Amino acid sequence: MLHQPLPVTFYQQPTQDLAKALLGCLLVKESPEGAASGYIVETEAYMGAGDRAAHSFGNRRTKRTEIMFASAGHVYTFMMHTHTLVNVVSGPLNIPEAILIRAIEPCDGLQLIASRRHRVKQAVNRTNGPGKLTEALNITGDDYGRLLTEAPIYISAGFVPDKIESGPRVGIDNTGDARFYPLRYWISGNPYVSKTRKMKNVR
DNA sequence: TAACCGATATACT
DNA sequence: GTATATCGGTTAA
Repeated sequence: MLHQPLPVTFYQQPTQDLAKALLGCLLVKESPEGAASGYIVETEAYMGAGDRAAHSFGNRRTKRTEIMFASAGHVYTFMMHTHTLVNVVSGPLNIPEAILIRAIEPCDGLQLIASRRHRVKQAVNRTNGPGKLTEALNITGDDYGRLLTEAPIYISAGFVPDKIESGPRVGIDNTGDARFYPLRYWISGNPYVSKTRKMKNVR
């Protein structure tokens, strides 16, 4: 394997700590065409049953959210319009918490990433959003429920960020006070961090 | 920066 | 059958 996956114990820490610990780590996806990877530079925590913005609010358990109730270290993918988004399942068994990976900085497989996202001219715009990085790394619904400790999709140690910032999450307007929780984390100054789409999200 | 729209799985009635 | 969503790209100003 190109990189050494982190052990499952890495995921067994409080969700907000894990969200910060994931920053700087390397997300790797192997595919028939080759491996592609990128450093995680932005994450968002979703705090399960008590979080209005989480799919698992109120312990809502459906076929889609089922994997959030699994133990930490599983992959939760779901479709949003034409895009796939990817989360890392966090929290102990039956505690449906998760961390959305919002942006990465490309590392391996630059050619693959470029060809998968060839319509986008600027390199920085190829992986600076949750739906973009999944297309760049070829993460799909097939990855739903997989473990992040083994191929073809896993996370390895990367670098330690200089500085981490936090703020309100993105894209969750009609969910009551949950939208103000500072559960979004990013590496300060990194050019691949996604821009907030609307000023009202910043408040 | 704002507005608009694409094009789809999933949940709910 | 209908509503809605952890979004992205394009257009226009």
